[in-house]
Amino acid sequence: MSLRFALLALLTSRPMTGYDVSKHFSQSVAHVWHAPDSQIYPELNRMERDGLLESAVVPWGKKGTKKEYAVTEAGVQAFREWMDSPIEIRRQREPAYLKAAYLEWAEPGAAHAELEQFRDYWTEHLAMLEATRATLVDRSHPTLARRLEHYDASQWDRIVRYKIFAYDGLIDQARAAVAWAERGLLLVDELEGSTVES
Amino acid sequence: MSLRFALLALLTSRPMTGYDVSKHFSQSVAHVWHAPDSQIYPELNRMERDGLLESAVVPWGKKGTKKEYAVTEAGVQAFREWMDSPIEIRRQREPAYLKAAYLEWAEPGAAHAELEQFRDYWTEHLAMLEATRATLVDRSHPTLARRLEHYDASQWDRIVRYKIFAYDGLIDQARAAVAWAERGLLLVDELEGSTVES
DNA sequence: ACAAACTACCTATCTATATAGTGAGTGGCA
DNA sequence: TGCCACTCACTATATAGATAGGTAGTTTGT
Repeated sequence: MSLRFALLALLTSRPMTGYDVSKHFSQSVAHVWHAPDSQIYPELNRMERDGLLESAVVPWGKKGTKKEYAVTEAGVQAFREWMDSPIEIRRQREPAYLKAAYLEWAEPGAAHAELEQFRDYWTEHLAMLEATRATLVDRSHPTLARRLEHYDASQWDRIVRYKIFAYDGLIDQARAAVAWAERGLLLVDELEGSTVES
Repeated sequence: MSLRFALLALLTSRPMTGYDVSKHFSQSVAHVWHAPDSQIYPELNRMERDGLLESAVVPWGKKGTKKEYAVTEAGVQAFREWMDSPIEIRRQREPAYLKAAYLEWAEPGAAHAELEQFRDYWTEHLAMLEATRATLVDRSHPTLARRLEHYDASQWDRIVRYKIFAYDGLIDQARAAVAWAERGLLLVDELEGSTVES
């Protein structure tokens, strides 16, 4: 059910078309909640049906039209209620850690390659998170900038610091993942090193 | 698809009935891959159908019977292949971080309560992971003990160290989560503290 | 004038996961 | 003898999510 609230969160910054949502999503909310557009469009429809959003048909070019969604008062209300409700705890479900626990079954070369791939993914992801964090700190992040327009300047610091706090958590996790993978590579080298040579 | 491999991983330690699997699962593999029994039973059936497991009907009491599953050669093969294939990367999907990013929408009291709940969950989870890690270190973990029986003593250290490595990763993540929640509580106090008093 | 790339908005299908409930047999103990 | 907790093995239903494809209009570059 969090997708619905991720979309509400994004749409509180400004009204958007489904296409805008799916584009902006990947640069902001998707860092905490990923979703493909095939999930976004139907969910926007359902949210409109449920009264959380209202849409306006906007002309686009000569013949084309597009549908712009805006959060309704009921939508704001639902978002606030969700914000005040207890966090759902996610069950652990991590293929990488599952594999790590049974690495004695892997070919030494494969184990090494997998840990490298994992480390590289998280290194890249970490760089992206840090870059995004920087755009929050200097307030150049486009969605954030639009969001702040609705608020009094006295509130800006508060809003920005919560966003940075969220990214700090993600960055910590990414750093932990990279460090773990690196320790894993050393471990594989130590335990399988001689096997590789033989 | 990882559930299938989590089950194979568990069943390589010894043959088990579906009930055994669902019990032992929660004390070992579930730390890296959670699944309820309503997913386990049907998956065991499908795995038997696909030739990864074979079952023997074992008498139980006077009239009762139970079905014991053992990994087949094809099952071992499939597990090895999975171990040597690239890790699937999980998309970020964390309600806690999603909420954290929009904490300006929450009631100060609610924000505080949610972070406390999150911290407490992870503190408890961390304690459980550390306790489990200790049973791996001293090799008293029942599933591990059964698993080691299939191997030459020269292999034991290697097998145990991979398991510990996996738990170390989980422990790092749990510690990062606790530390992050604690920083969040300080942040909420700082930013909303005056609002609470007024 | 035409192609390519982009905007816009989906649909279809399959599998995974969550949540809840069912029902029969067993072993112990009061 | 009756009850209860536990063992065993599911089923049923609904939603979430992954993956792939489709169609029509628009803008931009050559």
